[in-house]
Amino acid sequence: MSKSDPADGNTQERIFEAASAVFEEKGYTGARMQEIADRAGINKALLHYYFRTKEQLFKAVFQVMLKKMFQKITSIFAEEIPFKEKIKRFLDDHIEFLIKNPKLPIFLLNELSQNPSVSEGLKEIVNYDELRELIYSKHAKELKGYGIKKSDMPQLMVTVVSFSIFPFAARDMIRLMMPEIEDNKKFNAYMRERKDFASDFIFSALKHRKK
Amino acid sequence: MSKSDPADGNTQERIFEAASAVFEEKGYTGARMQEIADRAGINKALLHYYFRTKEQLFKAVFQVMLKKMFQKITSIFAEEIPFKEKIKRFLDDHIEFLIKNPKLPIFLLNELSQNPSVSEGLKEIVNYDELRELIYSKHAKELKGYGIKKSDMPQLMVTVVSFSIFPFAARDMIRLMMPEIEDNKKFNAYMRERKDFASDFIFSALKHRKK
DNA sequence: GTCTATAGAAGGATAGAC
DNA sequence: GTCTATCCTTCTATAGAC
Repeated sequence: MSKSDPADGNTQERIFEAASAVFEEKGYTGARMQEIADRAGINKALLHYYFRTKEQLFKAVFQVMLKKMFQKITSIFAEEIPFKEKIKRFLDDHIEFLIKNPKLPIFLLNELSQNPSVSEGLKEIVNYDELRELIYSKHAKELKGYGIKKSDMPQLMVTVVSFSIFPFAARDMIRLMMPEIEDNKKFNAYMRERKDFASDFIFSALKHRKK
Repeated sequence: MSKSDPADGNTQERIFEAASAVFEEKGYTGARMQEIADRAGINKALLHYYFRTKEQLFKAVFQVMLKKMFQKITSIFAEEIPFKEKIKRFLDDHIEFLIKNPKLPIFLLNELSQNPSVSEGLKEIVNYDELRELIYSKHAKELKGYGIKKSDMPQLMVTVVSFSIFPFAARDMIRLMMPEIEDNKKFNAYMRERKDFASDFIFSALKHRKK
């Protein structure tokens, strides 16, 4: 029993967790250091002791969130499995991940658009050039069969990730409009249904679209 | 010449325009009354004279933005043209609209998720139940041919709008990752290319997907 | 490392003159 | 209607005791 209680963790971790929750919920400008301190069960002064400023605390949190979001996306595409398997695995894994982190997409997208200083981290996390080449060269034959040229990759990649990310980013718009999937339980079922819907949709389109 | 100069408009209009720009750029919590006053060429006191509080000014602005965004979406689907034409017209009109208002999607989605008090307006602007029934009954035959049941409508509708909205909502993520479409000129060309890409993608998928 | 107390600045809102 | 001056609250950040 030499370790501290893992249920609450050490102070720095508790601050980090609290900050993650508050920033994700309120955004950078909406977040309050007082609320973070309260949730971490400490006082404001201690926040500044561990992370000198709000900005620094935010950057630390944001980097970790970016990693959480993108490592999942990119790691799958580096595996040695058929293209169709990759898409299916991506949709499955990513949608399950987002069901556990539903507010992450809108938070990341919004802060990226508002907080330019936070952008730097992304290129270190995702090497897009490498990723695109990896996908395109590993599945050159299949993609050519679909009539996908290298210059079409951005259209295809944005389309695929939009299937999982967009409904979460637009969660509240959807909630307000569609009574069928108002509550979270129904929405999660809708998203699980969407795994197959998206996979069928994508591959039917690829096989038969105009070229 | 009894009217005031339309170039700058009256004070209330100038405030409204300035507020729209600042809120759209910074979000509710990030926006500053001082900045709005500066852009409108007046002082803070006058803001409060016309719109009592920041909250009220924001609500007024937000309602108008919601309308701008959704009237375009919904009006097309009420027209008396074939289903395929509707999708094409929607993609064309909406993407052109978003090229002129690129920051609107992330702003609306973020505020809807953060500012619950602002949600009320949406149901008055978009009557989803009516819209879904309209689409489904007007094109029952065609949709049945595609194997789209009434319960599939949410999947289909979210998919269609994601083609236009998502790339704008994720604009900065895309900018940071994809050097091919880093600058706005290239991105706009990419989005115009996307009109046909999306249309082909959607109808190939509908015609051939598993049912 | 952790706390209390408070400095110092910024922001929303109002009073009152013109 | 419009302005200047100012109030009051909130927020980030720090000083200093323990």
